[in-house]
Amino acid sequence: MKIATWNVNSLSVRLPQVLDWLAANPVDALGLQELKQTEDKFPFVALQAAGYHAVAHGQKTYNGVAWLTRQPVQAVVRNIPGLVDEQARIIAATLDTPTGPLRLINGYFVNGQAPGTDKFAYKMRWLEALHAWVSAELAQHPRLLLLGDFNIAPEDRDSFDPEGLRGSIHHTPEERAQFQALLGLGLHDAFRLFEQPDKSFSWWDYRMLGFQKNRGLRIDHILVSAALRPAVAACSIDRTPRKNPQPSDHAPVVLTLA
DNA sequence: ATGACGGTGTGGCACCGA
Repeated sequence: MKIATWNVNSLSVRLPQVLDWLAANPVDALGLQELKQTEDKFPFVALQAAGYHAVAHGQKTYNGVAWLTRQPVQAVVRNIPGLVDEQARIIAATLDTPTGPLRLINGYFVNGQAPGTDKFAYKMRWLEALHAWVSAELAQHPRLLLLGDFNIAPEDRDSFDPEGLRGSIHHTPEERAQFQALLGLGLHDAFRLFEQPDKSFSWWDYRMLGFQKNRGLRIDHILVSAALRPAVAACSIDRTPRKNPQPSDHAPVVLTLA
């Protein structure tokens, strides 16, 4: 079983690349972020023709998340229950598998702009609400994945310039503490369960030849619960779509479960 | 310190992303 996450930076623009990628990488579930479209624009028909069911939580211009799955999902939740949030950043669903149900939580975490701003305060509130909710979800669904664009580089090795960017957005101690708090719930960063190349990143700035120079960040993550950890067989970042013409600035991250 | 690149909206650019 394969499960992936990809921030596509506008599904309207990236749909052909998503379809191409799925044809080459027929994963069982793909969590998308930054749809930048409302649900009425969502390409349900094209995805169905490609063999995928879809559930989406859309928003005009900004944000928006979706699950694409080979089999239909149940118990869909949009956004964090109890959190008043204008922005479409969470979609959760349950996928039945031969080895039992999987609770799949897909998030487009808040960017946060810079420490000290209102957006950073929103990011912290959002992360605290997420932590409380995921804790409750884990109690109900021990086989759980939390994946998506976290907008957090958890450690220095997840940044192309950890010294120069120390304390700046995606690198602050506050964000990293929230990431550790999620691990404290018993979740594991699937990518780090394996030996990985140095300077492994999932996002590169469009500007200044960021990808060509591998000036990137690892901010897209797949966390797995303790119950799933023994089943994790592989986790990798697929840089190939970033080489396409008109790419997303993010690359997919792919998890293999035995 | 700033802008660089790309997407969106209803624009003549601004805003946002990371």
